[in-house]
Amino acid sequence: MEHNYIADIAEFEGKDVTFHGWVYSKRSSGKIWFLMLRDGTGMTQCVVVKAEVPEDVFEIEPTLTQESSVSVTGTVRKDDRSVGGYELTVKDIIVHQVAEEYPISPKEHGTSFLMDHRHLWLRSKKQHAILGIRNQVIKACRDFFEENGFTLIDTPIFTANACEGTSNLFNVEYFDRTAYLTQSGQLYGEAAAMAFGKIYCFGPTFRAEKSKTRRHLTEFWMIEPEMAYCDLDENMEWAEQLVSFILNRCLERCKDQLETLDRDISKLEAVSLPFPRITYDEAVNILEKNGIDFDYGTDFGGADETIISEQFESPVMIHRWPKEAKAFYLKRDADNDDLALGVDMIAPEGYGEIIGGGQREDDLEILKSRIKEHELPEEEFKWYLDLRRYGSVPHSGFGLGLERTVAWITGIPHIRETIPFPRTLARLEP
RNA sequence: UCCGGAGUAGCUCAAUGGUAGAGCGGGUGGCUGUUAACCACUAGGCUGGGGGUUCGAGUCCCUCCUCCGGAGCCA
Repeated sequence: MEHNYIADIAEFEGKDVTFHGWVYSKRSSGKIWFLMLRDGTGMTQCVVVKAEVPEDVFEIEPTLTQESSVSVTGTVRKDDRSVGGYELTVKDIIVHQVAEEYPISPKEHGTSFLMDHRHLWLRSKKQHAILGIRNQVIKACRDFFEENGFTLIDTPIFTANACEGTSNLFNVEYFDRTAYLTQSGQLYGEAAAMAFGKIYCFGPTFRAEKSKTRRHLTEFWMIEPEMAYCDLDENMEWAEQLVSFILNRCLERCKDQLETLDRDISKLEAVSLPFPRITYDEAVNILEKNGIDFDYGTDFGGADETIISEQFESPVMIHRWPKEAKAFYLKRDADNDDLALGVDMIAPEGYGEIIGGGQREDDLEILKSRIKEHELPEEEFKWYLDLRRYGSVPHSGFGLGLERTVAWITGIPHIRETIPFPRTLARLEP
């Protein structure tokens, strides 16, 4: 089968071409009808004129339904009346299948209905644009790490231990014992960093949190770099470089998609390096200045993050957190043992936390006592503690939430549209 | 788990306690430049389930279910 794509339509001006696709919509007007053809790479209008095609081709119109699969042959012509500037004067149409009545009409639908039809909703313009941007964000991450000497290390999905407590874990039967679905590749990433220096992992992670908000999924993807001989400040540099790289890539390569989504690009273009860095204490001050009665020592809520992010045009990094608010494996600040060397990056415009990370505790005895304090089973962290026995070094890393990053760049309010098939508290299908 | 909101035609929504309606989508017909086309006609309903109040319930009360938004937790 010959393959030509609508995305390349300009190359075919004046020539005959066949596009294989689906009927997005059609309009009929007696002696002429129009077919909007979608082929996955783009859309173009096909014009069928009664006087210019065989009778049987013209007569196809009433039999076609939305999303019927067709191959359309015709001559590509420049025409300002057509969306995209080009259109196809039809010579022949081959119908592969006449679609049954398509549930998604061009008019409005509720999200619940659309999510029930997610397998079809993917064909819609906006969803197509969002997932196209997701693809570019992933590619940007891989390119960034590749260009900077990082090695991709795949970490396991089945794990025996929890890195941040067991309450949020999905457990699965694993022969005669229980395994958990990973909630982070970090601990394995630390092991790999000691082997390769700079690594990253990229994969799905699972959290059994009963969260019902626009920022949560039970299955989401994380990009987690881990660097040996790296302190908190360098860690923050890597984080801002990565996010800046991703953003610029999207601004360069996803103009069409951002336009389809009506994204206000000026807000994205306003982002500049270096990103602001504030301590946890400074963030609390911002909240208090804005009249929030904040409970010192706790993590920020969604509304708090929005207020903090509104103070800046670029993503803001909050570092040096009260130790109670952060995980056991974070190193403490040498100047204040009550502070953990963690960092969160908050996206602008209220999109919330997109990065969490920090410098890891590299001392064996301190780490052992932390595991004890947190009442975690030391036996399961035996291999992790080995990393502090055999050539321990200062090291840091972070996790970038892919879906939240895509939500911010696309300007989509709900994270569930940034992944092809979202898994939430109430949704396991389709 | 808690707090709010919503379940009516395929979809999005109307309907003082008094005959269940519109737009879109579907069907039929018309139209040679339409862009969510337009015009005419047409089919389509166990008002989420169960119980109650009432002469009479989509509407009021109780209960269950489902979904949406938020909180907590987090990326």
